[in-house]
Amino acid sequence: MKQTKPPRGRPKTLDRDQVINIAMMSYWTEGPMNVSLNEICKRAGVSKPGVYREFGSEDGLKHTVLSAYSRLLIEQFQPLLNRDKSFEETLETLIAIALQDKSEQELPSGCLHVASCNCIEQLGIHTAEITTEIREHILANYETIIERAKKRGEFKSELSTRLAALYINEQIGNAMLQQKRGESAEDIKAILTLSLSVLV
Amino acid sequence: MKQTKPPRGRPKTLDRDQVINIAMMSYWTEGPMNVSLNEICKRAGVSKPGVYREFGSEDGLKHTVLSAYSRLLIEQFQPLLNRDKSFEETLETLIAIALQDKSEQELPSGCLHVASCNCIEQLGIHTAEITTEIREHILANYETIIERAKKRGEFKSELSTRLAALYINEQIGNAMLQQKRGESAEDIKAILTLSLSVLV
DNA sequence: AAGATAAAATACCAACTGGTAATTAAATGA
DNA sequence: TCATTTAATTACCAGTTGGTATTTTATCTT
Repeated sequence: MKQTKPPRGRPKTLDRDQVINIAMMSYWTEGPMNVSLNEICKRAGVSKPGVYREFGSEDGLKHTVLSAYSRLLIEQFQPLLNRDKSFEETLETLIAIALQDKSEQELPSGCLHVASCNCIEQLGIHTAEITTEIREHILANYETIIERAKKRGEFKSELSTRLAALYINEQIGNAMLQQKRGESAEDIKAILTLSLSVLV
Repeated sequence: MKQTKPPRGRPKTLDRDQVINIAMMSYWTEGPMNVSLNEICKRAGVSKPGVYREFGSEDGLKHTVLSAYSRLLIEQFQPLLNRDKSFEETLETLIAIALQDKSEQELPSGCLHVASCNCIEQLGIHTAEITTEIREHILANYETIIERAKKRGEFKSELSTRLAALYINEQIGNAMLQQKRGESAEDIKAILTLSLSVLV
């Protein structure tokens, strides 16, 4: 049952996940438009036709990478959707997640998704599509949190749910850009906290 | 007195200001890292050696363009430094300037300086240097406005002047990025107004 | 052993990049 | 007139880009 009969031709040696990981780290660190496919092949020790066989095109690779990255992002949202916490606590958790020091986890600073949003016009069609999908997914998470807070009476503002979600998304996204620019962690925290304080 | 004797060699036909303008519009519209020097030469109807003679290098051209753009930016600050207006009025003027529809003036959306800040690591040394200079210049303008408000007792917050200036800069910068992304003008205005409301 | 199948590896493609060498053209001063 | 000075023009450079055609290699099926 677990034994799958070996496929017909020459067995593949290309490690798909490793290519995805190296590409993800490269795009994350240097930006999705600042690393060539040639460079990724070199870094992964893989031939270009191999990548094309596996992912179809550069656009296909970026799509796959962003899709994998999205799973990482979504994991981060789990603690936010905990129904026991107050809106204020949820915002604090969100700030903590946004500000966590990535270098301690051997991860690049900033956010690959935010970077993609900011160059979406230059991305291939598949990459651009998944980028907007991820954005809407994140916004939907924020909307859930805000709706819950409204039902509990913790959200005083007359702000529409959608606009409040957009607001949070912009502030978090801007903090990500600041991190990628290498700005001071204290400043980033102060600015993000101040901007979100308007919601409580 | 006005007649300056013609210089020695073959008279130049390259229109420096026209090249600067075409380059500025190109970088502004497509981003300072997304237009090649070859493309600018083509658009300006100018030969590449001509550009090199005039600006030294691509970095030199970008430096000159950003310097010219800075003058445009600084003009915008004039109404803000009007000493008669209250802090709240000044912020309103700032918002109005940030949100003005550039297409009505035949200008690209967004802000070339903000775009440069977001890819400063990829810029040449001269371009990067003037970008940080312009940033500090803008921050100094914000600091002046905030200091004036503090002296008048219009600025209640315990925020340090520097941090408040950074906050305004981030919010305005983010509005510029939103404009370049083509987001809805109403949303941009609502988000910017909400974020700056925390200061008054 | 002899296809058949599929992946690997190499070499290649045209288009483009920032930057220049070499030549030609247009003005000056002597 | 003729050398000097400076700019315009053309053609070129090596390096890189995304993408492929071609060939070789490794496996399975018959």
